[in-house]
Amino acid sequence: MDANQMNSTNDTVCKLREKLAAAGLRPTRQRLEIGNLLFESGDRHFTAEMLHAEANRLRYPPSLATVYNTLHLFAAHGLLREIAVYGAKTWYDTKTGPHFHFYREDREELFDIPDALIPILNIAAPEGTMIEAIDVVVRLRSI
Amino acid sequence: MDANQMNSTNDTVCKLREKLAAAGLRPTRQRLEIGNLLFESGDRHFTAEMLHAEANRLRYPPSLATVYNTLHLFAAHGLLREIAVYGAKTWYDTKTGPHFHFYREDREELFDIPDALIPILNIAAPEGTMIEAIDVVVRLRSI
DNA sequence: ATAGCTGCAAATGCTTTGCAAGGCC
DNA sequence: GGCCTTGCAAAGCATTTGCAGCTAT
Repeated sequence: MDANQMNSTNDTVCKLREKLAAAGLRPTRQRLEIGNLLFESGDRHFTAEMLHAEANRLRYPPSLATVYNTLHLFAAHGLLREIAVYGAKTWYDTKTGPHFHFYREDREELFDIPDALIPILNIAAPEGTMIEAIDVVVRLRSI
Repeated sequence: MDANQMNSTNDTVCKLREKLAAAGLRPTRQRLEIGNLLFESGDRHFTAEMLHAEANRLRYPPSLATVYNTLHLFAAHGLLREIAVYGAKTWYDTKTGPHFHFYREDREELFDIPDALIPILNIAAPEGTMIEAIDVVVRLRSI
């Protein structure tokens, strides 16, 4: 294990390497570092800017272009999910399965709606189309 | 009726003037023209760019800045609804009540989901917050 | 060896803003 | 008259891209 992986367990790194391999992605230093940040703890919700800020604390931080690149790649290969919210920024979620989100506008926080609260959305796609995804964002404000 | 209102009925213009007045907005030439474009036919879904292109066919087209300005104003006063979709552009809808949307990615088209297809979303807001709005976008792709 | 990655900086695309001139009450 | 609006052009911000040099297989 080299210096770049000092703060992750061997186990975590191995799983991540498998994850990348399964997706057909080369295990570059930058992807491993970003992957470690993203997947070492539970579900995370973040923007490119937030991830880049976090990555800048690493010894050899990946560039902003690489952060965007990696996020797109991870999303395209099912390791992450993109979420459209009001405002300019794109959000990402490490939980990829179907679920909905709360967005707290005053704090700019995005978080999952617990499964228990989710009714089944049973919507039929129009002729000639199929449903790619269902995006539900419940916007909240403080009382 | 002056030259700026040639292609709208007197009736339509009067209603629009009332609408603006009710919202506390001055009935400027640009707002009346934009309002006519938006409300003369049924429900419409559009982006700022689309509206600006359409407005450019008028004799004295409002500037792009005014188009954005007016859209924000109308949205803030409940005459329009903003919709967040993937991609950089903000969409607007002349139907302001609660309803959901289909977004056809390959054609970049946004349209309403018929009310009949909509199940009730009965989601409780977390402590200390209230629900501002529920945004549902079902993304479609061609088969 | 070679196809794929990365970093930098410049470019892009949508949206916002500063400010001077014009319009509505 | 005085405040609100508009138009223009410049700025802003998140994101993308071109390209030369590096890296994984």
